[in-house]
Amino acid sequence: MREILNKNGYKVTPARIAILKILSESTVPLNAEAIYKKINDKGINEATVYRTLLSFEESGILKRVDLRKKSVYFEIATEHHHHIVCTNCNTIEDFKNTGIEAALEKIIKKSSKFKRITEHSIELFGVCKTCI
Amino acid sequence: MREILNKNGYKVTPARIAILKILSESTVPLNAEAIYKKINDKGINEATVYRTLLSFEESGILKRVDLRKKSVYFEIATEHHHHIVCTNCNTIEDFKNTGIEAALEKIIKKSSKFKRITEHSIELFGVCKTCI
DNA sequence: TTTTTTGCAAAAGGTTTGCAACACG
DNA sequence: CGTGTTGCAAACCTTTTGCAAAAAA
Repeated sequence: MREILNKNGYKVTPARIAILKILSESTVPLNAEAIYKKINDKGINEATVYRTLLSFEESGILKRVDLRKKSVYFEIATEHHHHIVCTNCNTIEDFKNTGIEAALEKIIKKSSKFKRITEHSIELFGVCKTCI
Repeated sequence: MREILNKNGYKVTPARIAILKILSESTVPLNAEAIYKKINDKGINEATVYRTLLSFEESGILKRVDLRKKSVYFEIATEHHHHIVCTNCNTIEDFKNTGIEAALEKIIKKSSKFKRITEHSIELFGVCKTCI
């Protein structure tokens, strides 16, 4: 925790520790509101949560996840992966790319305007087995 | 235009015609603000634009596109495709899936929680040749 | 005429910001 | 002690909503 902060030039503060802790203990991406609710007993302000998330994203500590929700979700930037989201209960399952990178190669070769893809967001949606 | 509206049980109104027209003439997805600006000389209200877009999406006339922007973008729901977005100038190039569907098949087979994927959103980001 | 649709204005929801007080190093 | 960080409250931006007036079928 402290290491991560130091390495990225951050001062170690209770808010930052708390936010990192929550996100690293979570198995699913979280939005600012969820994080805030879990730590506001520590007297940490909502604005601080938003500021910290944004800043951590810029540092590459966090990754933004598009879940077709109104608010923005974040997760610790670990190994590159994507998500399958249940449109009914919001359960999320991670998956690692299996051949998608190869498909992207083909796409970029066909592209007239782009030579290189720097990022991609692949989110799958379905109804999970429990909700069927 | 009128046909599309009738087929979906809509009354034909100037607002709906205008919104459909703009979106079908556009080569890129548009957000409510952009659409509104192009037709507010016709005295059409912003709230109407939002309401119409939402309703057209539910009818399947429009498709929502996730472009990592603050606002929501829409395009006419034609053939299934995805986008490559320039992170610098916002140029958008469409692409059709080339092997991605096959990759998705593999993923679903490995999934423990899901049996079927109903939707997927694949957006690629890069810097276009003009912006390099 | 009946039902839908729209304009208006207000409210909502999520996020950002200015500034002074505070705390880390 | 000095600079980076936070709390607070207000502002912001996009989107939604209630309601009465207007328009389509």
